[in-house]
Amino acid sequence: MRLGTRLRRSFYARPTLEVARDLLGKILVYEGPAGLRAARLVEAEAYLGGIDPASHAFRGPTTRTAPMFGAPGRTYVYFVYGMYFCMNVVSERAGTAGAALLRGAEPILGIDGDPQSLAGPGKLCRALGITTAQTNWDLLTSPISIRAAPPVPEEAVLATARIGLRPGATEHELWRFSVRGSGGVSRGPR
DNA sequence: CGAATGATCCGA
DNA sequence: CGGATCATTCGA
Repeated sequence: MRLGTRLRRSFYARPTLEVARDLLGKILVYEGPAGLRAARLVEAEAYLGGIDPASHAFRGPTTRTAPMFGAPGRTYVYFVYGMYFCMNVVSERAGTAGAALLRGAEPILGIDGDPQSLAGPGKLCRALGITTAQTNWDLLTSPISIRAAPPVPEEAVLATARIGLRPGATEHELWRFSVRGSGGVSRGPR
C-alpha cells in the first residue's frame, strides 16, 4: 500500500475554513508504538480563533491552547470529558489562532474493526492512539503526518454552518465539512 | 483553593 | 436525555 507525500507547509498556512474543507479526502498517518496506522479524513470542523466563542482560542492563549496560536502545520491535541482526546491541525499564520478539528475518517491501514470506530473526534484519536503526548507535533517532520490524496469533488462536500452566535459577528462561526455518503462521519451539530 | 465546565460518547 | 470522569480555567 502506498501513501501519498506529506502535505507542505503552504497547505496549512491558509484560512482555517479552506484548510478544514481541503482536509477531506486526505490521509492521516501515525507511525507510532502500535505500528503504522492510516485513515482517510471524511469530516473536519473549522475553529476560528478570534471570532468564534466556541473556539478554545477565543479568550486568548493559555498553556493548553498555545499551539493554536503557533506555527501552522502542527497538531493541537486536548483532553475532554475526562475520557477523550481530540486532534486539531493548526492553520493560519503564526500569531493568528485557527485550527481544524479532525472529526471523522475511514480506515485504511492498521485499524481493526468497523468504520464506526473512526466516526467522531474522540473515537478517531482512540483508534489511532493519539493523546496529548502528541500535541504540538509538526506534521511535516513527526511520526504524525497528513498526506496528499485525490481531492473530494465540490458536489460531494456537505458543509454545515452556524452563524451569528456572537452579536455583530460577520463570519460564519461553525463550519463542519464532511464527505457525502461516506462512513466514519459523526452525528450532526447540536 | 474550590467550583464549574467541556470542540464526546454511550446506553436507556 | 443523563452519566462517566478529570484537566483546565476562572474567580475569590
